[in-house]
Amino acid sequence: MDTIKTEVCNIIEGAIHAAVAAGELAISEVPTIPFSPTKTPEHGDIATPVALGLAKQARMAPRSIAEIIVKHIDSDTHAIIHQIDIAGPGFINIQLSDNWLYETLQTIAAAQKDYGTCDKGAGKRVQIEFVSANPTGPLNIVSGRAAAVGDTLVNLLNAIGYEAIREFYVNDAGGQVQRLGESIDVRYRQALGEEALEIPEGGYQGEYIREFAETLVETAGDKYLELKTDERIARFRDKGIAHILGQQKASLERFGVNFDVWSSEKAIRESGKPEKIIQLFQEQGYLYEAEGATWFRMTDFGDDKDCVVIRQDGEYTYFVPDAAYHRDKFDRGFTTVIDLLGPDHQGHISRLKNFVKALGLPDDWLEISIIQQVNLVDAAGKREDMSKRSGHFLTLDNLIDELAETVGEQFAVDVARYFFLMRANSSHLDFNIELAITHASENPVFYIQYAHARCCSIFEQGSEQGITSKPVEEVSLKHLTELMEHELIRKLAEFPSIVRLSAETREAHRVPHYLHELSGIFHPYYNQHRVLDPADMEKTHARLILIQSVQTVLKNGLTLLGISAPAAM
RNA sequence: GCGCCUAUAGCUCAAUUGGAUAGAGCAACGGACUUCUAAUCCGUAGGUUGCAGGUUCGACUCCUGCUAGGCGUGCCA
Repeated sequence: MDTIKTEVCNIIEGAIHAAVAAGELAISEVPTIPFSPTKTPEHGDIATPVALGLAKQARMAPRSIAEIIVKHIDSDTHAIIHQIDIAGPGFINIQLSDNWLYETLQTIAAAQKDYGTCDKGAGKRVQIEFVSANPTGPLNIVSGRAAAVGDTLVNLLNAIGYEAIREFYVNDAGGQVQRLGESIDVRYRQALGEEALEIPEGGYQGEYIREFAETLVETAGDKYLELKTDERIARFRDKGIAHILGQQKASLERFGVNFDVWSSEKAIRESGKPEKIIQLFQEQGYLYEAEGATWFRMTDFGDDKDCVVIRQDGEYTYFVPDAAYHRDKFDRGFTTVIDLLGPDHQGHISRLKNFVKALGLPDDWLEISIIQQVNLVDAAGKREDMSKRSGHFLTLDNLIDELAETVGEQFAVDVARYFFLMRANSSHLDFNIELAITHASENPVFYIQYAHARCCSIFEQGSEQGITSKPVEEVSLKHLTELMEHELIRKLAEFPSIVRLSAETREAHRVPHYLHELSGIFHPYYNQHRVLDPADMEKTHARLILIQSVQTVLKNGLTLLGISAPAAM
């Protein structure tokens, strides 16, 4: 499709130049040729509103501009163009010759699992950091959303030639994990019979803390009471981090997400890099002392407030290791780094970007996307707050467990992934667990998977009848004459640009929507037209090529999403 | 107060980044299994795109001002 577009671009540009040369069009500059979507077959295969855009400059009605442009296109000399029409206010609709459709099928047959990929990002290394949940509790569905999106974005970037990796930043240092240690300590001592203890302010109330503390008692009894309180809490903190991190990893693996790199905040803090950052900021005059703390001149970077980098108690605020961590990412040689953050990190964006700027790194090197929140809602549609500290939340594992009861383990992962992936990153989504479970079997992912299974089934059925598909070179594709067949091929041809657009805009949801649309053309076709027809083997073979192409694209698309493409359902 | 996100069919969401008649899925109603899988298909119904202006050939999309919800906003991450 892309090569076709550039070819058509050239033809139209040529026509505009010719029109200008002939004195029929008074414009000073030929714009880049835009393309608009062709929603109905009447719009042809490719459409451009270029004449509409030229109206002002040329001081002419868009429709007559379109007429002039079309007049200068000699369709006889351009084999790919079958017919050109002018429609509506001045759209130029181009119908391509059928050859183009056949070439699309040949391309897919040749590329197979590589159809949809390109080498646009060749030589560029990208890191996507996502999830990065505190190791203070199980992953909730918000992390699940981030995991699905981040994982798919990495797939998409790799598909268009980038060398992209998944990275998880473990916040295993600082106040949050300290609270974790304290919370475990309270539960531990309670398990040993101490009363009148309470989870400290900002501590973790979740049941999983109690359970973990009880396993500590089971394995070691009251041994830890021999330690001094500080030491015991530190020990519990480290044990708790290891335990919870292990659970998080297991949940992610179950969800089909495998991180390439796990980075530790603690390791960053102990590497001496934060000190270097402070030193650098100091030298550049970005720091000053006030109220017993050290401040960074964020206002120099346009922010309305300065911010503390070293607290009164001498500890770094999280900005410092975070800045050091991003410096470290840069040193590791990534061309681009993408952070997927939750909406609660909104205030973090401009600061982090400013720190990166203060470190002298390129402006566009760090990209930050917010994956919006997932709200739990009850049957009445009322929001329920989720909070790790209060212990009230829906875990990713719970979600998959519940879904698995209705649709089985593999499909549970598919359903959950699809559910998160089909939404734009910016959409705030309300999640009703009851509804999600009762409607699990109605998840649109099945519509797509079923289309794939049907394709497989045709080949299955074919081989039972002794019909095996021929290589595309030996098949006369001219037999694909149905309108729906052409429509299907046009859709298949869109796939590579969907992949590219999705990757470049970091919006994974286009892929699920595309696959759903493709399936939405396939199913009616399947219902109305028989593929296997022993009475007409020429047509049968042509249709098998088409079915194979549909199968390939569905499979490739689902693979990008980390969703299974079953051969039977 | 300020900053960011969101508001589209009864519900959940799209709309190729300014293009043609705003589309899907659920839910509702009516139909189709002796056929390569009915997890499917065909049909009906559903809209002042939160409100008010503006920009232009053209606005769900961009600008301004409102309204509502969410998130953030100098020592949690």
